[in-house]
Amino acid sequence: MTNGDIARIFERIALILELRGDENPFRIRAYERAAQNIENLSMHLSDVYRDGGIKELKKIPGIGVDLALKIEELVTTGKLAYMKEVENKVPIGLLKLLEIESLGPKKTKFLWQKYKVKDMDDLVALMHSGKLLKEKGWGEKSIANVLAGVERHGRSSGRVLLPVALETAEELVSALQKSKLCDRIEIAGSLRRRRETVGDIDILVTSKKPEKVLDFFTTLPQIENVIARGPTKASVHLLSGLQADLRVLEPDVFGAALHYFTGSKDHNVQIRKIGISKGVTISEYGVFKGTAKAKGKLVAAKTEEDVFRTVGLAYIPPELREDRGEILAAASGKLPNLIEEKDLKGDLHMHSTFSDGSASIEAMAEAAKERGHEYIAITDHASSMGMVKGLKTTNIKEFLKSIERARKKVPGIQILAGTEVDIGPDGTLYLDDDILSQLDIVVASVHQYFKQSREEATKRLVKVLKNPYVTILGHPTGRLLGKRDGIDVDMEVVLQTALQTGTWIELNASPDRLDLSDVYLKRAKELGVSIVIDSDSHSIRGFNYRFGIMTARRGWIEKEDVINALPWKKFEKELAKRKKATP
DNA sequence: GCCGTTTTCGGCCCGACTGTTTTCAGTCG
Repeated sequence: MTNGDIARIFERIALILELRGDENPFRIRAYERAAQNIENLSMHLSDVYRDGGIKELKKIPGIGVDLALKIEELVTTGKLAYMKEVENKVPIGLLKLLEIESLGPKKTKFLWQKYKVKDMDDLVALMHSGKLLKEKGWGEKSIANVLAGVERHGRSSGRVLLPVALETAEELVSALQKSKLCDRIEIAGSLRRRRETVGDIDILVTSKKPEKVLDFFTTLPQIENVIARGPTKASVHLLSGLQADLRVLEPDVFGAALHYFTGSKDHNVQIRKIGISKGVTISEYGVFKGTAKAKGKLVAAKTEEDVFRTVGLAYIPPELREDRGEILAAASGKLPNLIEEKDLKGDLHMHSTFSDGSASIEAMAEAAKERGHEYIAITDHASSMGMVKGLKTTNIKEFLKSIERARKKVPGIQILAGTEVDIGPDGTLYLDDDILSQLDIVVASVHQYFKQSREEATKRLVKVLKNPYVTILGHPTGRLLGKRDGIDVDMEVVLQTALQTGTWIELNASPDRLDLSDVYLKRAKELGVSIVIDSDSHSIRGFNYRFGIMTARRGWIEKEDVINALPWKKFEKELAKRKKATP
């Protein structure tokens, strides 16, 4: 029973309660909030419970006695009686209907109770039957919208990966820039917070000609259809399957709106609460004296800094606004100074033609030098998989000679000899210690056996970390975003072990990996585990750190936490310290 | 169902837009 499993169960309960409709809406929110907070947790709930029982569970925000007891039941029995109880009251197919655009809980409940709609097929049949037209609130357009929603639901999967969403959004921004109709253009929402996956694109602009901007936006060639269009706001479906919202704002309130629409929702709620305690109301239109009802004088709105200042907080970077402790940190002057791409001085994981890369060692070194790196490690694969060429016991001399040649041919950058060695199912490595001992950098990575139990997988990684020849644990979970879940592992144990053994943990910046993820990076930082941010480049164009840096920033990472942010001289000392620890 | 720098009870964010309807409920973010 993972945190994700438990979060999904709570989300499901929230949906069912919402469909029943006779519930206290705040109970529903409580389940949603609990689910969200559980997703943001770096510790496994089962471990929290094992070590501290109900008392520790209750320390998690959004978890009180009742939900703590439900978590206890889930981690000890794997089931939840309450879940079964509520599930029996609502047809399971109805939950899917809530995913359809324009169908919310009220309408779904009505269709279920009056017309016995239980699933998608029933829904479509009813929409086509014409029976609904006599019902209050159901006209031709409502029905057409539901049918369009069903069709859309069938062909798009909802959230898309950050790199895809960002590229699409930047295209829209660039089109708006070229129109010359806007004075200011900013991306907001989860995209600005750089979440791993993005549900839709939010763009905020200021303009002297709001009508013209909205005309321009709603007729862009990237657009499939317009969902809504008012005097200040438009929503559209893009051909790419994403939804995009554009809002035109007054320059005087741009900061308040940018803060509001950047979210996250939980962050905003917390900020608003502090506002209330200080006698101000905060909305997308600004910070006002007094309560929401008796709207008083506008005290701040122009910039986000102004908004934060009125609640006594320092400016919080968007990547941190997830209600994961950033507000407390801002109040006590303990916000991290987040890492930037320019801080990286080296890269310790990349491939050459010696294994599956497309460029020679020299070419990779030249490209890295061009990028401004002071040092790199060439870490070609060492794998038992037949089709992967690379380091073997038989060709280590040849590899070391190639590195030596490259050092002479490409001066001005330090080239380290390394490998990315496969981890066997029991934690033994594909290369023996006497081979590993001849290399400067050993990255050990999981490439096979993804379906192990958590116990097995944890034991496996602990053994790797305790191997004194391993410098770095590469892409620790092995996940491929949107394609494959990583291994199920007790990351708390892995990070604690890495701390003991001094092993560095990789944040693999490859856009389809971003592994470790933000939540675990934050935990690694808290513990004091050293992080390495690598490109895992397979070509001279592969030195892409953009999304890795975004992930690192979401994990509160500063340059002081990152080994390869050290300049060469200092890095060399750190590496020597690591080597000294080996027998 | 959670939570406490006015509270252990009484709050819990709120505005834009649509569709259908003459004043508003539902959805969405």
